[in-house]
Amino acid sequence: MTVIIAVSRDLGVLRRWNNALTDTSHELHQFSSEDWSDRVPGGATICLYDLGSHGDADQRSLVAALSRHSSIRFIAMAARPNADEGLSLLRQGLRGYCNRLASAEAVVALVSTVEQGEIWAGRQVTDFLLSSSLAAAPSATSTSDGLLDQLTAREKDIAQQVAAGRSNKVIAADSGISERTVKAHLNTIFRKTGIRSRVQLALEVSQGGQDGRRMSNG
Amino acid sequence: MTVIIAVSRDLGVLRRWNNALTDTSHELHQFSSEDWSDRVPGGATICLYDLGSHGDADQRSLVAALSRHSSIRFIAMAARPNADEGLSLLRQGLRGYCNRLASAEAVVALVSTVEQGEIWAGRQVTDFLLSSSLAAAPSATSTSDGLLDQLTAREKDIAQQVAAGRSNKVIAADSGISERTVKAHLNTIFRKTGIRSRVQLALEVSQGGQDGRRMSNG
DNA sequence: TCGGTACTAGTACCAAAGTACAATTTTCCC
DNA sequence: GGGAAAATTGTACTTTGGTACTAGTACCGA
Repeated sequence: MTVIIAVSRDLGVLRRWNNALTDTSHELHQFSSEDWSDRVPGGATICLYDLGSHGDADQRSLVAALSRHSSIRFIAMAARPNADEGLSLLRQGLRGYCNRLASAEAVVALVSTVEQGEIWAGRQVTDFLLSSSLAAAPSATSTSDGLLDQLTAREKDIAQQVAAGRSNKVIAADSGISERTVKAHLNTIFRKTGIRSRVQLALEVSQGGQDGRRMSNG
Repeated sequence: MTVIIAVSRDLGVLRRWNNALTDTSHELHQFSSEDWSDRVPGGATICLYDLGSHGDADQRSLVAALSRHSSIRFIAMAARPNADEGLSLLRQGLRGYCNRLASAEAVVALVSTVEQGEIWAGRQVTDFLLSSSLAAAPSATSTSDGLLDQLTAREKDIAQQVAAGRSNKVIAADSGISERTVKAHLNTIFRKTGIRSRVQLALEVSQGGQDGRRMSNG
């Protein structure tokens, strides 16, 4: 029975975390206020912390908590995960970093991972680290689009059009191919990347370039 | 039911993986020889690959398999995990890297993580990356909302969940409301903002803070 | 030449998204 | 209490998205 602290001002977020973790062997203590830090339940080993949308304020509170409660492993759930924020926090001792609206399965895997002493950096941070680190690489590709570099030119094209909010029909018309073919490409993209819907694809594509560190040449 | 391929010359390793995964919804196909690559079961999405102790040979086989089976996500289980090997493989498309003797809990979490499209870099690699990567620039303070401030609290909540890539059904279940209500909220959001699809909404919400164009702290 | 991959596309089918009528209840303010 | 906005849900419908299964052409490397 692992004792987990959940901190968020958003009651919906707390409920979702609770839903995700209740049927497993976890004891969840929910806090929606600032004073959780003074009333930490005994035996707590993990803290799910909602970074919310308040920018620096929540981040500073978290950093303070990281040093104050050194025996607790903190997992930050970000409204908009990005490599800068994640890296900064992970360097200061954070053990997990991911989207605050992650699926129930993801939350369970995440908590389990951190329980075992591993670090969950999340996709944004991991992609960034892998593509930016200088070490080891023999030669090969020094430029990287993250998720997109496993795609063919046509697939990238389709992915970018999806990320512009276009429908399959419009993409087909503009590209001079049938709607069926657009679907075929999308299917390949999903299979290759593990992405499961066009919304997720759109987000990946539009955020992949935003960290500003990737050289995206198609 | 996820179809998983397990490749190892070590029968003990195969048995441990099997024990770890059998009670979950996984279908494990075990291979102890080299010819697994020609007899991949249909529907396989994940491959647990034992790097063994043969150094380069197994590693080369794995790299070959990575490019050959681009639709399968490979997890390498190393005898002696180290940052160089892990980094090299992860850059070539590997999705998970950890110790071959990982605990059952770790294997379950690992597989679950990779299933969801995340990358499991493992302790050694993550630590190395975190300590070696360049200092991150301070993140642009996330202002917020923009389009969203004309929405009610509930509508913002729904909008943010859409921007996390969730389906109406999942949003409904997690929020404790019916799918119909989710659609109603989405309809109101579309009407208020002029947005016409969930993809566009997701993009607006996720990019609203990053352009730095919008202010308004909500 | 053989085999793999990319690109194309058809039909069919099912799931998800979105709209169009509607209605009821809750919350909050005057 | 009255009224307005918000939140909820229903049935039914159309459109879009996504999968399954299949298959032809073209290119490229072994």
